[in-house]
Amino acid sequence: MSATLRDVAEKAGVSIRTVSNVVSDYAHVSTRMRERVLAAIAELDYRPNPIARTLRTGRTGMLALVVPEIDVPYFSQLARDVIDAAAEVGYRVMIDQTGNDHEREKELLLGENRTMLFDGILFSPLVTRAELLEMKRATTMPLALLGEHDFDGRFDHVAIDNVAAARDAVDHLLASGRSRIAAIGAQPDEEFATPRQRTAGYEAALEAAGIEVDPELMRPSAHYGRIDGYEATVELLRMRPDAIFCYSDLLAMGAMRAIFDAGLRVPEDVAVIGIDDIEEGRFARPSLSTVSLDTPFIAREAIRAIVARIDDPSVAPTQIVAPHRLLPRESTAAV
Amino acid sequence: MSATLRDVAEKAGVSIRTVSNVVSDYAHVSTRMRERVLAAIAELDYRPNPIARTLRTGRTGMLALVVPEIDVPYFSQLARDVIDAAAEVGYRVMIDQTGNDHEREKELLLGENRTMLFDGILFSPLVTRAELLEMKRATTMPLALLGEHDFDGRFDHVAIDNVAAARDAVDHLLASGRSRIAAIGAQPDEEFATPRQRTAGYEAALEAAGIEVDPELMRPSAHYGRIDGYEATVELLRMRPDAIFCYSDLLAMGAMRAIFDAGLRVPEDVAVIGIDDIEEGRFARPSLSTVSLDTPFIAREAIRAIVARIDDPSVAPTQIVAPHRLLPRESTAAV
DNA sequence: TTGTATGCGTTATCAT
DNA sequence: ATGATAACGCATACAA
Repeated sequence: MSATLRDVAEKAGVSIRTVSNVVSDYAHVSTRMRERVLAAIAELDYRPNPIARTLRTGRTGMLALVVPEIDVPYFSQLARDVIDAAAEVGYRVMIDQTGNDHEREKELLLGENRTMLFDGILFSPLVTRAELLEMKRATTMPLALLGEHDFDGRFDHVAIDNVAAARDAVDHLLASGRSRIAAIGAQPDEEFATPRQRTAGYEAALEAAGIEVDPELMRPSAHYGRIDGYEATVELLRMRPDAIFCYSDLLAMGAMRAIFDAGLRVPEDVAVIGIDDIEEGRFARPSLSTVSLDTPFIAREAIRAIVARIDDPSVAPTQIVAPHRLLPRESTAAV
Repeated sequence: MSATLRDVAEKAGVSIRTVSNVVSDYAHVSTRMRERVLAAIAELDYRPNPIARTLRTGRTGMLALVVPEIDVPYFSQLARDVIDAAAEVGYRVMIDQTGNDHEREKELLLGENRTMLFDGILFSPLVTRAELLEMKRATTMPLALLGEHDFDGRFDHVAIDNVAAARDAVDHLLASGRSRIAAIGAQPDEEFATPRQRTAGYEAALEAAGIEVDPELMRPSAHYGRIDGYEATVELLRMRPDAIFCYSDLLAMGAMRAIFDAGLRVPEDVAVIGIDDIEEGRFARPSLSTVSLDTPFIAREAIRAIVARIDDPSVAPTQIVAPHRLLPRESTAAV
């Protein structure tokens, strides 16, 4: 085993208390003592044991980040930003994947393996509102939501304005001359906030332009991967859309490939726009128009909120709207 | 605070020892006792405190996964597989990013914040061999390398055969009729195993085909992102290659975009092949030929090795070669 | 089969 | 400014 406080104390001929003071740079330590202790620490290669410290203080210095799938580009980018933002304030991050498994998601939050290992949880899930309330009841652990949900007032929460983001995307398609605008990503279950809000933005944009919403042009998709976008687009092309609004960039990447495979061109025959702004879209051919979500901002604010709550559980929950920005690129160029 | 063993013991009118036995399903507990204890546990909503347990047992149930950048698709996919493989044997995974910062990488492994928080470390870094040895000296923590290094014999290690993988890629380009084959990704520093091995495979393939290696066709690249592939390709096109072998799929994605921007076609004018098999390449246009690395296999074997070492630190290090497989797709089709 | 008591390494309280 | 010592919650050696 490695050296302990006691070992250092013996070696330096001081009390364990003094060593502890030095280690956690307590203010009132005489220079002579400090030097003696530091020498002993160096000699024994002493490292504080974070587990023991945690047992005593109740703080682990760790946060959990729960995402559906870490290898979805949006989430891996978010994770990167969260890990960086956390590191800046002295926290480390554990990542849990729910694998889009609803039960697993709930169990992760409510089950026993979650207990006390973390100082707080950052949740970026696809849960329903009802489930959120159940969680709130069941856990006293600091919990922040990041991503896209209805604001509730009971949680620290960083989200984008999904209705506006979707509307910006569709307005852009309209402005570039398209009118038969399809959508991929709606979900039958109204309880999921993100798709519902994006659908609302889509419909609002069409209605404002005096275009009737055609349910045939709206393809539901429970999962937001490339293959889902591909398959939905294959179906959709029979309806002869001149543009497709995808609820994620990954859906859009699949949609573009499906359009090419059908012998059509982007943007000449069908324009495509997504949401997320993953780097992949910038290098795609054509480059993918999208709505950029400020993940560093989201990460930073979420960390700020959760740390504030850890330090003082009684603070009022904050609800932050993260900025988004339309990024027109080649895939929606006017023809 | 939540309930402790002692609370449960009092409530059930038994000793703390008995409760502990029940919780960790010790064999010899009478049914009557167990029921009484279980009832008390349920009533108090008792959850074992993993921190206290850890202080006692020395096991945290956590592994650290160290990668350069979690949002690089190859690493996020690897992380996904590692998290899943770890979950299957009861471990959770913390992710640390070194951000390609060499100093940070070393500090993560050797610095004090690493201490005793994990039962083991999975390292997928771009470190040099000399640094690995230093690490070995400095840490007693179970450590497994995954990815691409020279086997050393001192470490548990799962790697692909990089020389063969690179050679398979270049052989494929040769077989499809290309002869001016460029390479992107070599690094000046010979200490880094992955680029060195891939360069060796590239050169071996050319030599076997009786083609002289032209240093002008080899573009070094320290970083393996899309933008790096793009920039390298812009330079490279002046040399009129008819194929480019990229040391990563991300480099290849950037290369393809640069070729299009130069008004050339893939694969007609320039064929492109990468290594990694990220999903992005399957949906790209043209789809990206690549060498697939079996990340689930890598993850599974790495977890197996590290768990074995945690359970018995004296076991001999295992060195596993993970399979790779050439995946010819559109970007290298014969013309 | 169950109870008692000790220690894991730290922080923090109470002295001095 | 520093020393002695009591927790933190659990697992386990030792007793019964």
